[in-house]
Amino acid sequence: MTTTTQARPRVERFDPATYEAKWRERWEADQLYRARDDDPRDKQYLLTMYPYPSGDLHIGHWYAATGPDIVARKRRMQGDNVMFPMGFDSFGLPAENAAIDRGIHPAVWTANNIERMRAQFRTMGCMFDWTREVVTSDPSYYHWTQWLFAQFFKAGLAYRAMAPVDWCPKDQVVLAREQVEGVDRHCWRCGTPVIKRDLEQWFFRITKYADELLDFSDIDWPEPIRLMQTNWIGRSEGAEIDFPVEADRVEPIRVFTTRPDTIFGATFMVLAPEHPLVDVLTTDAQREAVDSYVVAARRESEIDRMSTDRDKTGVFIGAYAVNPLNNERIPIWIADYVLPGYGTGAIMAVPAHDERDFAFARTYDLPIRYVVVPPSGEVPDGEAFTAHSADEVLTNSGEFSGMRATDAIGAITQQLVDIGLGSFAVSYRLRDWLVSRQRYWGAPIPIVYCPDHGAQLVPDDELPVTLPHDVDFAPTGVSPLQSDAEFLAASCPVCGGPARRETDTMDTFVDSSWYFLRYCSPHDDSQAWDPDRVRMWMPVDLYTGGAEHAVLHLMYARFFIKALRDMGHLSFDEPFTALRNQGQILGADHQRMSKSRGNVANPDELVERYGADAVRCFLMFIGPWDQGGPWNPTGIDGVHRFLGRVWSMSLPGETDASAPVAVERDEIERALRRATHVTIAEVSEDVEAFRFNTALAKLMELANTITRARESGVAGSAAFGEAVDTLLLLLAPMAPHITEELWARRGQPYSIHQQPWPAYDPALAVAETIELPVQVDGKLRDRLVVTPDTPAEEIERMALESEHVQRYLAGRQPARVVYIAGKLVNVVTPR
RNA sequence: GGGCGAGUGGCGGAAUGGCAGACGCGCCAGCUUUAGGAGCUGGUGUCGCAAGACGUGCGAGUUCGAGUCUCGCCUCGCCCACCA
Repeated sequence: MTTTTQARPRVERFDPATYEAKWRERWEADQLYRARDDDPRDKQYLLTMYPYPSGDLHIGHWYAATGPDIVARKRRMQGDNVMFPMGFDSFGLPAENAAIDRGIHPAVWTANNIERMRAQFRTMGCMFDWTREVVTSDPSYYHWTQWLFAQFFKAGLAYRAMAPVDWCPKDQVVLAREQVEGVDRHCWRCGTPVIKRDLEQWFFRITKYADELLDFSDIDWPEPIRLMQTNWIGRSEGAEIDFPVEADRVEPIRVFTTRPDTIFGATFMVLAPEHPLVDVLTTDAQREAVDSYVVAARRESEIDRMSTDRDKTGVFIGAYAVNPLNNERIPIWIADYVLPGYGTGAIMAVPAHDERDFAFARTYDLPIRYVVVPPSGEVPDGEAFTAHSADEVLTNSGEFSGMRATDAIGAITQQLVDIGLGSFAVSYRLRDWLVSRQRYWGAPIPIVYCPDHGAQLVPDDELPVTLPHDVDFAPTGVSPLQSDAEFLAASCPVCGGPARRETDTMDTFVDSSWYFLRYCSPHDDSQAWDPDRVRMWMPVDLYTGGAEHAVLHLMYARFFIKALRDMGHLSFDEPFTALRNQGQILGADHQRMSKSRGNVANPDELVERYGADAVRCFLMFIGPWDQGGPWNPTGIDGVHRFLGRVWSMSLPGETDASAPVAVERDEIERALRRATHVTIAEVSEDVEAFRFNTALAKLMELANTITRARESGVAGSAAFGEAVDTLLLLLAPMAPHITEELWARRGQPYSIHQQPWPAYDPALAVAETIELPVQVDGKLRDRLVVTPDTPAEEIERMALESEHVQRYLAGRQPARVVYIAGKLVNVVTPR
């Protein structure tokens, strides 16, 4: 068989299957990405949020991990000692549900999933240091989660309290406030509306750190996350004021208000139905009405209680309080719009200046009195307003009338302080963190209850309190551990007598509040972390993950670090110096990916067809990393073709299409070198800024330039070699396999990932000529090609001589000529 | 109801106040291939034969010049939601 002469000798087509797995095995065997504790170079701790081992790695995991992997790889090439670990957040409900639904033990289900996901993770070609892997459900890990609980307990930061808790009737579990979502207050996991239950629960005292958690001055975090945490903490400054009541031997009602300046406008008081004084103060005549209202309020679902658009309801309890500043007698009501958990659970109602109080007053025909004059100067009649500006002036307010409202806040509060009936106060929306879970698959809380000595910590040398293997997983509303007699039996550390073991386990967010510390010394069996290693690696230099953790994990982790610092265990203030959030990859239907919707995209098929590099690059190319978007794989052919071009231009074998004369050749090489260095600068900047899409676009441009140069016959030149080598080095973090393969084939030393990041030479990036747009009245009319050092007068002269410009000037003199050096010329016509 | 963010070709998207649509997808034409696929080259905002005109959700404004800044609307997304 003969063939006609081909224009280009065939080079081997690129086939990722032939080299991707090979290089991953080599890197692993060489421990190329292992972070060394004894490395003297600058450390960089890069971290991406560890996944829950649900069983399958989907496209979102690839998207989330590839971004930070690129940055980690680049910083590594820049000479830093980079740690980029991975692990599994392996306690939690789905494992237990699997046990209930399918009879698989949570430990088995979890271990199988981890094994599968670990294998899937490896196909991504990320530079994870697997020698540091952390699995939170492993006793070697939760041993130290329990030890941390003990530290918090000893420091007075863990306490037990009876509390009305949010309860998911489907999952049969207590939920933290952060796990209740939406207007209908549903369970974050299964969507079932929650109900209230009273239970004895363990709490972490996060509110102690409310103020410090509001301070983000030393960390580089996205503005939206800082805002969400700030709003969640919800700091309000105001006053607590005591309103004496008309009853013997009853303490005054203490209210919290942010508007003490409006106290002369208080025409009634409202207590939360749960307020302890309700029972004491209610008169016999009102007793029946009050009791039935209280019962109804307590039985009411949160949906009704929290809804803002429903009509206000309440009941007069028959008692009266006294306004401490004007001695007015004002009626006391109860209403469910006053919440027991915020402030003092009681308010002074100022219907003229608070919309809610106004609505209530209208419903029950209570008096409305205006005491703050708005900037307009007109006191409205019968209509509420709440505006609060520096222009407002008080009226109907005794000695404070005429004072500016902003000044009156301080003055009135001070007066109340002086007479012993008030104080400056701050209130927070933030509540303490409820960590108890009535579940099996979590870290057991290391507490035993002694009839004589109460709640006692399990001594450190008896940790870990391990989960028993054989238990009954039927969802009964109590922890499966409660039916395990052997687990329950304990002895009191104080008296040695029989004691009952705590059967609640910890919220999995406790596990994830310190896993980044464990990565520093994951195999240390004698302590939670090695202080020297933590001193070396922490804090995390760059943390990446989903913005959905804004008020959950990301706030708890900050709290943990601050608390442990105050206990003397750590010497820094914040766990994560810089934070970046990736966007979410949605299903093709623009909905959040979930198994129940059946819109989960699995990358395996694409990886098999195009290789891991193409999938990585495509994910980074579809748009800004922090934006995400619906999944649509149709564009992957573009990056696949790009990688194919990189492949063929990097290998010898193709002949020059045409040989330019020497002068042109020189020019082409200079242009190629210029393009190379411009690309170095741009890609370096883009990667640090997480703009992987534009970084890739610029690499594609360089590849296109190289292709054109080759067709011009400069393939053998030094400039050409430099351009190709640079392209491979800049691309290596995004496409680690193909670049390694080509680097080797080009005879360069192993490994491309150990080469220094290309150095940018600004002198080589300077353009010889520039093209200046010429506008007339801001509209493009012509272009000038000039050298960068052409004087301004010369450029203006050339612009005015342009026939296109002349046409629009139509013989007139220009009103002015704007020349922005190196940018453009704008000829302004007379008006 | 409050807060934050976003609206740019058929699609994903690019653009320190300075050439709108980089880079890709798709589409069209050509080359190559027994064919299909893959690959390669060129074209591709809209209207128009063309010259040209018009174009970044809508309406004003600032400016020599606005996708970008200001004000007012509309739409979508996320977070919070009776927090006194």
